[in-house]
Amino acid sequence: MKKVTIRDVAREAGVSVTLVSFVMNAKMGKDGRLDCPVNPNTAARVLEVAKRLGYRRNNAAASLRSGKSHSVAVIVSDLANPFFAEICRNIENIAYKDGYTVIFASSEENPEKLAHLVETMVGYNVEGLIVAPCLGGEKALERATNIGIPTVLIDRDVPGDGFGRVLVDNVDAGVMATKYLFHQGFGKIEMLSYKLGVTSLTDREFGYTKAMEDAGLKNETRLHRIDYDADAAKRGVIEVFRDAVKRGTEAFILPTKKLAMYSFNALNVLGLNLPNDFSFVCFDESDIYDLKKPVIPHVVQPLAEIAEKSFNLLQRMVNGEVPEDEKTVTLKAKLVLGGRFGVQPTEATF
Amino acid sequence: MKKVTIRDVAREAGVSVTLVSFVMNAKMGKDGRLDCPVNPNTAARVLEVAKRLGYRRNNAAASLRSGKSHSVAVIVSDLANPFFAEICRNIENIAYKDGYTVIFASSEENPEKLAHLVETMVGYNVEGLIVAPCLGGEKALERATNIGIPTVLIDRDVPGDGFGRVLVDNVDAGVMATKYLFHQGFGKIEMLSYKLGVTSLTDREFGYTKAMEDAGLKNETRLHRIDYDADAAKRGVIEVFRDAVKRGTEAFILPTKKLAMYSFNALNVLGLNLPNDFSFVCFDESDIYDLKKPVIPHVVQPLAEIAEKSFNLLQRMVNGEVPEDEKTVTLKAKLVLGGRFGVQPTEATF
DNA sequence: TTGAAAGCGATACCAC
DNA sequence: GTGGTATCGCTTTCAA
Repeated sequence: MKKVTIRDVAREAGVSVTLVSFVMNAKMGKDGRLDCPVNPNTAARVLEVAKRLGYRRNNAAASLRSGKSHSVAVIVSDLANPFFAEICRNIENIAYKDGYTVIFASSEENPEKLAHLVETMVGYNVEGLIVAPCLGGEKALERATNIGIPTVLIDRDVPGDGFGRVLVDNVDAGVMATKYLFHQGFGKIEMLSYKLGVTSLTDREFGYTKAMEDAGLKNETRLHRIDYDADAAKRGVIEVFRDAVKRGTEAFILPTKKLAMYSFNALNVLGLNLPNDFSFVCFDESDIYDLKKPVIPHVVQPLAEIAEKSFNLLQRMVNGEVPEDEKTVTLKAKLVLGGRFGVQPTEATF
Repeated sequence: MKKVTIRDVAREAGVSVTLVSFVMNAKMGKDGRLDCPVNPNTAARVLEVAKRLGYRRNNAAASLRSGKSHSVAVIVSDLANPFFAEICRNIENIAYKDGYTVIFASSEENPEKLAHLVETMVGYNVEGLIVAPCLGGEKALERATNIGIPTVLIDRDVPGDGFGRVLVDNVDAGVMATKYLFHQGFGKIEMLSYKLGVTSLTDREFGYTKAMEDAGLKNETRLHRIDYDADAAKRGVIEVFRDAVKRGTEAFILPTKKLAMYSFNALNVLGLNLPNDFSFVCFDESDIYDLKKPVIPHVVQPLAEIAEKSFNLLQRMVNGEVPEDEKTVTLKAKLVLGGRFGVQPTEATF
């Protein structure tokens, strides 16, 4: 109930506060011994007393004095988005093993909220930031860098010098989806996309058109850019599918989960079904992809790897130097296939 | 780059640190004036200087001195579980508006990790805890309460005195699902469940059996408890459906999302389909539920409300008293229906 | 309205 | 190995 301080422990153990501090911060050496300049017997006594008294370090005090907070902040656009949630969970996990605490927050795609969050996090003395920036967020992030807080960008890129980056190669993802369909024997492949101009999408589009071109299928290339607005999109997708039947289209690439949902809806409406009328390659994760066996092929990003690389990169930026040419990490997306005959779906690259 | 302290601001503005502290902590009155015992002119000058120098409060110092951290911790079993992710996002949002910082963590259903996390959070001087406890987690949570850290339980209950609780009425949810099917004209209703003995499930089971009994359908009541192991469950569910066809079953209640997934799989395998062969009432959220129009009826928990109530309850526990009889909040689940004719699905209660 | 000064609890630096 | 003590930056009496 009452708070036990380092002083109480020192008095009770008959040693100085310095000793107690040493002991409490000592890490285990590989031999199981504490690696600190303290007599093992003294250390043991201190440990015993600390435990008996129920001592717990006051991190605020430690942080104030040492200037280190042992915490990092992760700011994504939406914590509830499964994509980000999974990354967050992994980052939290890795950080936890390292004795770090993570503070999460959602910017809600709002640059002002992002700016405010950065201020808040700075106020908490976080040692670094991992951010999935929203449009127009570069100002806020530059501020963090200027203050001297290392920042790692994930998922999306914004211009700026000091940032670390862990990004996924979306051009390659687009190429991969297309090539997979070639391997299945399809040539009449189309892509649905948005009018939006975000790089993750345009990169996937570019991958698709490039792969088609390289395969000599430039004339078959059909990239449909529909409205982002949900209702308009839904209608637009239905139109595309209606025409696609007449056109003899064999396969579609659906570069976001939502586009895939609209497409399933369109199939429903038009009385079409998946293996018979078209083949799909989707993106991200959905229960629907997993429903069929084999699963509907879908491109996933390496979430655990994004988490791991971004935290590691941040750590290295925090203590000491990361050479400029190692500040950007590019990861490859994977294609999930299979899951028939009792075998789990597996990841592949093309 | 260099850190600006309250002292620097005081010196530059020609006032004492006390004044600066007052000004920096003043809240806006409703008239737009700062409500602190400081001359408005002085205050304005201080504000101006603070801004010019780029002053930011050192929260570690403030927290050390005042004993308040303006932060709470949320510990769930898995941050990436959409159910928890959504709750977390909402809590973070509410807390943020209140000037609070939230630290999230996953216990991974591991009581030891939970205990460790509680220690960590305590070390961070969090003012309170919101926890979805794992089995065997009560020890760790009692510790928090003993130390004097208010704790609110969500989603699952564990025994213990001091806790606040925000729980969902799962018996009612089971009743509601059953009654809805009555309204649709079905009487031969069965439920799939696990052998597991967690209260959220057993409560739903109880609601189902009770509703059936009350309707004089005791003889039609069929509660299938299958193995929790994924492979066994998958096979078990297929068996149930195969027999159900012979039996003339009209509807199924599927009290978890996973059971719903197994059921969809079984339909696939057996060549059955949803409106024709059976009716379903599912639980939680899935893309699959939304695919059909009208959507597959599903019972959802009021996630935003759980977030709001739990944070509010915690706040009230932190400052001052919450009468013992207000320490438990029970919320009602809702049934999601509709979504046809261009109308969005809506929530209903039965 | 304003200011001086006493800590909050740990770490870091220096002596021994 | 061990101990004394000056901070870290802020809030909070208490006086003026």
